[in-house]
Amino acid sequence: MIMISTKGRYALRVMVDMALHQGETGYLPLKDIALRQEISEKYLESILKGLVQAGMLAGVRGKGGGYRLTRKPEEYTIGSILRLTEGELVPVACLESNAAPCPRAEGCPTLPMWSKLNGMIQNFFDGISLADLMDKPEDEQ
Amino acid sequence: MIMISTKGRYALRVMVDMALHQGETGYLPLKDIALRQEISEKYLESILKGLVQAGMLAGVRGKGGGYRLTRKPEEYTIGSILRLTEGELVPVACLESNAAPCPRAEGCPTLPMWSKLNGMIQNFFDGISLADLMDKPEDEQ
DNA sequence: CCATAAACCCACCTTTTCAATAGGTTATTT
DNA sequence: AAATAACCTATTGAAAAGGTGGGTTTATGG
Repeated sequence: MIMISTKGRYALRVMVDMALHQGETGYLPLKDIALRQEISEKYLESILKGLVQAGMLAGVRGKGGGYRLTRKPEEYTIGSILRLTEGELVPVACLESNAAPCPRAEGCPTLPMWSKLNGMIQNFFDGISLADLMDKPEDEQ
Repeated sequence: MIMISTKGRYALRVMVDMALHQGETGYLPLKDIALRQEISEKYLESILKGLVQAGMLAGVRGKGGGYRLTRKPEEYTIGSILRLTEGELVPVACLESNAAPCPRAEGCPTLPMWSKLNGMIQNFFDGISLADLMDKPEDEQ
């Protein structure tokens, strides 16, 4: 069982990277980020695309262009980033919002467990901000 | 993101089913379970195979045969069942026991978060027993 | 002792998702 | 005009999910 794919993991790493390096220059070219994070430029491009479309990043073309965060790091939750790249962060198909209503739902012995786990996961990811990941990892989190 | 596949969900439902129906007869034929749980016999067979090989179920062939739990429901954790059908219950590839050591691990801004989530997931699944899922779901859990 | 019931075993298949690559177009700056 | 860099669309290869088919072995009951 692996729940978070490379796409989501890369997205988080890249967002942290951008948060740490912004301010140095106005916009951060994809090329630089890809180099630092050792992700292929093409793959990274496909990841950033979704983040731009959702308004989490701003992209500017041409010389001197690149990408930039549109908010302060404290204002991004990990959940909001992961939901863009991974889709809904639910542990089982039955809990997806577009799921066909399950005829077994009432009386299903496992559903309450899945719901509880789902709550834990949502709280976990929505309780962490990008800023929380920027601190050097000597201490907890 | 869906972390638990049908295989794992079916395995749990079937284990609960068997726990609830054992005692009535000595062994429960796969056919009956498949019928009650509306799972194809063939697919169910492939799920039970692993559980038998791991010693969680005993199978007896021939007329009057079928499957039976080898322990009391309180003695199965949900984690132990899911690990058989789903593999390791880790949220990211980096945490798998056979993962190549990541050169970025030290200093990775996201790793502590993944580790914490992993701990939560293990505790969650290992803290619930099959018996816990047998109670009718009016009340909590 | 034979028909039946049942688990067991092995191979295959289809669809979807993951992870990425390729190649081109548009906008901006110097 | 040249260089830079985002943007866009399509394709691909590998793996996993979800399942099916057909046959073999073992036990029981008539």
